[in-house]
Parts: sequence; structure tokens; C-alpha cells
Amino acid sequence: MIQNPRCNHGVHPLLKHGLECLCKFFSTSALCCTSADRLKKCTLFSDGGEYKENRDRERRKVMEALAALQLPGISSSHCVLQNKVIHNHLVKHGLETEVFLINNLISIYLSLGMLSEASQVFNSAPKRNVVSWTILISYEAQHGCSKVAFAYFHRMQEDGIKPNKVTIISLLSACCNPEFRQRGSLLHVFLVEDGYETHMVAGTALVRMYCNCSTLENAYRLFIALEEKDNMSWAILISAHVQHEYGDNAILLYKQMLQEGTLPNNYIYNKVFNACSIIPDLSEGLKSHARIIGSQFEQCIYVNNALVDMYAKCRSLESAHKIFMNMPRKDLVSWNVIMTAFAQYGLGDLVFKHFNELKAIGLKPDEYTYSCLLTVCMSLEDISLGRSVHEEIRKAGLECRLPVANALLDMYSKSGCFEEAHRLFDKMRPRNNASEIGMGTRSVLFISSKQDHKLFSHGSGRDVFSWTALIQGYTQYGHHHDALDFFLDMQMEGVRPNHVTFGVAVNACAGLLDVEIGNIVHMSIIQDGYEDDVSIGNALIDMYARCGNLEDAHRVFSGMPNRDSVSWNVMIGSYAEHGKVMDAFNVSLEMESAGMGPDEFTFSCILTGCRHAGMVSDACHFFNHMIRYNHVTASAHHYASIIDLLGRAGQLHEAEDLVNRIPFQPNIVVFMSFLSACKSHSHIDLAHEFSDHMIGLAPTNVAAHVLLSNISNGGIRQLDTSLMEALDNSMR
DNA sequence: ATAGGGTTAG
Repeated sequence: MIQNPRCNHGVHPLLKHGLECLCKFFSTSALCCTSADRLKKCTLFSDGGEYKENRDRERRKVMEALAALQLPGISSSHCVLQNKVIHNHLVKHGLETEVFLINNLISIYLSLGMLSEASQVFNSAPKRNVVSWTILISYEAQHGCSKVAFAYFHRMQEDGIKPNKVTIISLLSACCNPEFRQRGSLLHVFLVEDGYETHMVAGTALVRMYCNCSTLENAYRLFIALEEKDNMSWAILISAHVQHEYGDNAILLYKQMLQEGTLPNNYIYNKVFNACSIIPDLSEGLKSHARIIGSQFEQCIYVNNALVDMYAKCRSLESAHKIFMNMPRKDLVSWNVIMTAFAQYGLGDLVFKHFNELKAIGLKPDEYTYSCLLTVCMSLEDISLGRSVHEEIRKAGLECRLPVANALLDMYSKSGCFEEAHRLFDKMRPRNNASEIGMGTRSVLFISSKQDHKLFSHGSGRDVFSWTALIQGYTQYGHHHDALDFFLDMQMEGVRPNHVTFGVAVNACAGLLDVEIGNIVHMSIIQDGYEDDVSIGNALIDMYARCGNLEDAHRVFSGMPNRDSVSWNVMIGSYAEHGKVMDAFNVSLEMESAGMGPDEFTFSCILTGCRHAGMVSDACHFFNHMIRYNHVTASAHHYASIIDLLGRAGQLHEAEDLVNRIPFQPNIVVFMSFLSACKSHSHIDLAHEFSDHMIGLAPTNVAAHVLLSNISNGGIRQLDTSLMEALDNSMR
């Protein structure tokens, strides 16, 4: 029993040590800032603030209890106020107070990131209860160390302590992906047994777990069964829909929430704006923006960051910038968002200008800032600028952070700098090992005080983006064998390809004209459930067609549940390329009746096909169709193609007529097609009529001069083939 | 009493 706290009677020596550590910390300004910030947060956002306020009140009580003990380093300003309340506490609860204070200490240490102090108190505590363990579990869960959280859960049960509702809720938040599906259902059973399945907090945690580990449908079933829903329950469901990129459904849920009379909070506005960015849907975004004008949310930094992003994604950069400029407070994310927006609009100068500004006001760029800069370097194709950014990243010690490392990989790989790409890639360890080591060391932190912070705080393994960047680079530079080798290595390392990786792998097979490997990749695509992906489907059509397998190409095409204009054009182009012009034309008619207008590219494909097959009259028919077709304006490529065809067939007057009818300034390819035809049919006079035009258009074009000299000298046949190539290349 | 369900950029 503690009569007078000043005398320290009855305080456990270990606890006293912990208190001393804490007191040292109280005397520094750091804690004052932290609690002041926290209090501000509570008053700014009422949602969830009440809980935090209570918690802070309790913490203050503990602080004051410590002050009352008059340990060295405590400042008197922390003391007096609730001294009496605490004193009564200590008297009333006697020894039980010890575990209460210990739990508070652990919790405070953890919230300040003082892990070794926390573990010291935990390990030497004379008594632990369910709360002591739950504090650790919740800490690990919130810091993404799910496996450690479950390790504590087992340890706790071995120690004979039964988990309660709060423990289960904390663990549910650690179930972050399908890997935890089984453990998650086990927790679900725990809750059902105790009758908490539809309890608001427990049920909401369940909803989140199902969103992460199962399907949104299963999550929704639990959601509608909740006895009560608050806006946090809605926020979780809406957020999950946004995460799965179901922007429309997220908006529908949001409207349903409003209809049921639940008021949105800052989390929900944040998600609604995210949903509008995904779709993108400016009008819905404007509506919600109007709702928050004049409200407390207008000040909220998260909401504003999402708004800036939303306007940028909805093609309204000006509004995005206006919001950014008017934000009462900006954090690094705000700067990152606006810089990313500028980068998306190709405004590299503004990106770098803002980068310098944010540094000038004392913010420290992070991995996202730098990866944004790198995308700019990449779009400018300025590898030396990229290298200087890389140097700055190295100095900032951020080279191994995944977003940056992946952006660097992407840049080097797509610029063909494979040596540098590999140097970086090899530094990034395989991800599974890294996290296992981290986890393994971590799980004994509180049991035996063994620790190794570096391993888990900076571990950056390669993920699917890292591999994909490398494979993409290899394919782009024609190293298809290497690309496919890495595609296999990646899977050996346990990293599953995503839709981009699969698409690139298919391209590599197409590049190798290797339909056997192509078939194998196709099977993996089906196995992994990517067969309905549009861009993968397009790549498959192209792969089969290039390998000469038009039937399989068409089978993929006709099996696609969704097609974009590329799908149609690839199919049409494949037929045209193989001389099956009628098939190409029929598919283009289908395309038309499917409500997707044939575009410039479609006609280029067909005209190229006609050119290869020498089908003059059909080409003219398609050409006239195109001219009459409202949405397509014939381009220089189209004219060049048809003029070339007419010329080859000897119909030089028709060709001449067409040259004169071109409604815009024809380019050099058009003239060269025509003059080349004049030459092969010995219409030298006609050629001379147009030669001044051509040379005037491109006085320094060597090929044009060679062509003219050939015409004057009676011609050399070989130029024809180079012209064909130039024409083909200009079509692509 | 202390522990509980949630945010932004590749």
C-alpha cells in the first residue's frame, strides 16, 4: 500500500527503473511536442477523437503519478493538477496498480518508438495480463509485422492468458492479405463463439479482414449484418472498393451511406476523391468538393491531398494547382502529389521547380519525391539528368527504398543501361528471405531482448515491379531470351507476375517467334486468372499472328470479353500482314458494328495489306470508304500508301490526281512514293514536274536526292526496297 | 483504468 508517493514505498524496483527512463524523456521537449500534436489532432477531427482524448487523459494521469514520485529529471509543470486523483487510484487498487502502470509505460514507450525501453519493461514485469500482451500485438499489427503479432498471440496463450475481444480485433487488423485467410477465419470463429460477430467494432474489423483476405462480396455480407454501423465501418468498405479500383461501386456505397443519414468524415471524403480519380469522374468530384466548402474538412490535409490528385487525374491541372496553393498546411505528400501531377502533364520544369522549393522550405524529399523526379528524367529521355538524381538519392540514403529502386531500375532498363540496372537489382535481396530474417529476429525482441533494427527497417526485396522493369527493358531492346530467362527466375524466387509482366513475356515470345513458349506463358496466364485482361489479350493475338498462327490469334480475339480499339486493330493488322485482306476488311466491318469506329490505324493496316497483296481496286474502295467515314481523316501515311499502290499498278494519272487532291501539305514520303512510281514506269517528265516540290520540302533529305539522281540517270532498282521500308516504318 | 476497427504517392 502506498501512503505517500513521494517516499517510493511499495514501488517495484523494476518499475522504478522504467519510471526513471520515462522521466528522463519527460524533461526533453520531444514529448511535449508529441502530446501537443496529438491533442490538436483530437480537437480538429471529432471522429475517433474521443477515444484518443480519453487515452491521453489517462496518459496524463500516469505522467502526473510519475511526477508525484519526484524522480530525477521531472519538471514541476507536469505535476500538480491531478495529483489527488492518481493518489486515490494508487490507494484503491493497491498492487494491481503495478500492472496498470507497467502497461501504460509499455504503451507510452511504444508510441514514442522507444522499443528497447518497452521490451525492458515488458520482459522484467513481475506480472502481465491480457492487456500487456494486447498492447504488443496491436503495436506489431499496426506496424505491419503481422507474423510477429501472431507469434505473441501464441506465446500469450502458452503463458495461460486468454485473449479477449480486443485482442482478436487487434489480430484481425494484422490479417492484411490472403496469406492470413486461415488465421482470419479462426479469429472469426472466436468472435462468433463469444457473440461478437455483429458487434460494431469487432464486426467492422471482420469486414476489413474479409476485404483483405477474401472477396468484397463476403465482406459485404458481414457488413450488412452489423448491428450498428458508424462512418468508420463505411469508410473501411468504401476504402476497400477504392483499393480494388472499383471506383463506381465506391461512389455507389458512398451515396448509400449518405442516404442512410451517416455523415462522411475526412477518411470518407479522402476515399471518395480517390474513387473520382480512378474513374475518373470530375462531376462527382465537384459535387463532393462543394459539400466540404466551409466545413472543417476544408482544412484537412489528407482531404486536400486527395482533392489535388483528383483534379489532376480529371484533366483539370489548374484546379489542382489552385487547391495546392490555397492549402492552409502542406505536408510532403502534398508536394509529392502536385509534382506527380506536373510530371503526368509532361511539365518537367515545374516538377524540378517545386522540388527545389520544397527543399528550400526545409522539407526532406522521400522515396516518392525522387521516384517522381526519375519518371520525369525518363520521359525527357535524359539519362544524365537521371544519373545526377541517382547521385542525390544515394547521398540521401534512399537508394534501396523500393519505390525509388524500382523507378531507377525502370529508368536504366528502359534506357538500355543494363549494367547499372543489374548493379542495383543485385543489391536488392530476394524479398521473402529479407522479410523472414526480419520477422525471425523480431519475434524474440520482447522475449529475449535480441534485436536487430537494421534488418527489418531497411530491408527492400525485389518485388514484381522490380522484375517487370528489368524484363520490360530486355524485351524493348530485343533481348527476348534474357527477358524470358528473367521471367522464369522471377517465378523461381516466388514472385508472381502481374498483368504487365505477363504482357511483356508474351511480347518476348512474339519477338522470338517461339509459339511453344508462348503457349506455356498463355497457360500460366489462364491459370493466374489474367485471361480476360485486355492488354494481355492484345499481346496474345499479336504473338500468335506473328508466329503465323492466325487461327489461334483469332481464337484469342473472339474469346475476349472486353476489347479496346487496339484489340481490333491488332487482329485487322495481323490479317492484313498475312495478305488476308478480305478477313481484315470483314473484321473492320465487325468493329464498326460493335460501335467502335475504325480509326486511322485500322485503315493504315488495311491499306498496308492491300499494298502487300497488290489489290489496287480494293484499296481504292477502302480509301473512299475512309474519306466518306466521318471520324477518320486521311493522313499522309494513307495517301502515301494508296499513291504507292496506284503507282505500282501503273495508274500514274490516278496517282497524280490524288497527289493534287491532298487537302494538306503532303510530306516527303508521299512525293517519294509518287516519284518512285514515275521512275519505274519511265514517266520522267511527270517526275520532274513534282521534283521541285519534293526538294523544296526537304532540301537536305539524302534519299530524296538519290531518288532524283536515279530518275535522271535511268534508275537503280534497289531504291524501291528502301522506299518500301521507309513507308512501312512510317506506318508503325 | 491501460489494449480495439481507417488515409494520401509506384
